[in-house]
Amino acid sequence: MNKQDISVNNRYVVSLNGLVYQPTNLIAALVERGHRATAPRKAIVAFLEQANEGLTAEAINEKLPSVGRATVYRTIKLLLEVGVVCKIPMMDGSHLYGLTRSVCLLCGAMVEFKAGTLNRSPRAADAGTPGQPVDHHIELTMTCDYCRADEDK
Amino acid sequence: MNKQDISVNNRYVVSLNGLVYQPTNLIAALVERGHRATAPRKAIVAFLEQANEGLTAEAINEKLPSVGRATVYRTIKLLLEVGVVCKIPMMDGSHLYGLTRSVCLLCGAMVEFKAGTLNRSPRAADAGTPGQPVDHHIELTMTCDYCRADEDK
DNA sequence: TCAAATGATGATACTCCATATCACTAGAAG
DNA sequence: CTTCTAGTGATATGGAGTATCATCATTTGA
Ligand SMILES: [Mn+2]
Ligand SMILES: [Mn+2]
Ligand SMILES: [Zn+2]
Ligand SMILES: [Zn+2]
Repeated sequence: MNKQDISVNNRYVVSLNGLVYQPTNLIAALVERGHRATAPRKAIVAFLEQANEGLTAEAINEKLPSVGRATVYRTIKLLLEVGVVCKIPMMDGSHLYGLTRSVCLLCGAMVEFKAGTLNRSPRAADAGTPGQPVDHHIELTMTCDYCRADEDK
Repeated sequence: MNKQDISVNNRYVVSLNGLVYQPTNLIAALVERGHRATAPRKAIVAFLEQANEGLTAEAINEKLPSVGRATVYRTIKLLLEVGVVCKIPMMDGSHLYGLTRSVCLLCGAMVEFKAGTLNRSPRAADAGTPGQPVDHHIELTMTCDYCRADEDK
């Protein structure tokens, strides 16, 4: 099977092959990699899942008084490493985090990003240029980590 | 005249209409807006012009011992406001700065970015997604500030 | 030409985000 | 249970960027 393109407009990710969206269990993804399903992690994941836009680490921390600051940052880093969360660097220097529900592109692709997460990236690209941005369009060609590994064999 | 697209691959910006690259005098751009052409500003601009990639503020500061830290940040901010420098937020949280030599898209477009500046933006977009990025393509549609203002009339 | 006015500079202090430390807690395994 | 260790949270620390302010430089125009 060939690699497939993912088109990203300024609102939502659009699949090119119409395959069904297949959400990922974030906590399960952690456990599968040998991490523990702790209460703070569940709280952070739950908060990210109910959000409909990217969140700053500080916003997460403030909304979860029972979870320590350090744990918020640690958990975000962990979720980034596992790949179930996206980091969006904003032009003002702040960073937003949001869910990444991904299924491989080689084995039946659909990659879906919550509104307000990856779609901020093109906005950042616009802001990095002179003049007034009118429109933008980004295409990413990707594989999942597993299939990329297969490809290397 | 219609708006025109600017295609950005992962190396260089490609103009779609073949118009000639028209560099901008950065210091002149400052003076035209009522700022002064001081020695520290000339030094920073000269350093940015001879660089062939994006630079961090700290790198600029360290390479210019005669220029104070605060002035480096102030000058960068000023160059950003004037629009002759691009800010590229990197995935690791650092920021790179590089020249933006721009000519309007409506009145005869060519926008050229130094290698290593805007072309980092698609890389950041890649890094913000799960899995392995294979390729990317970004198109920006823009106008200059002046023509955008005309459009609003 | 010279003096007043204002813009710009640089040392320093400070703020804010993120990380490192470390004693302690709680989940996993037997 | 008991043991073992990953994980937690309070705190200290680090680093990037900003605010302050006394001093300096450039402009203006008398
Ligand atoms: Mn908290
Ligand atoms: Mn310096
Ligand atoms: Zn796959
Ligand atoms: Zn124009």
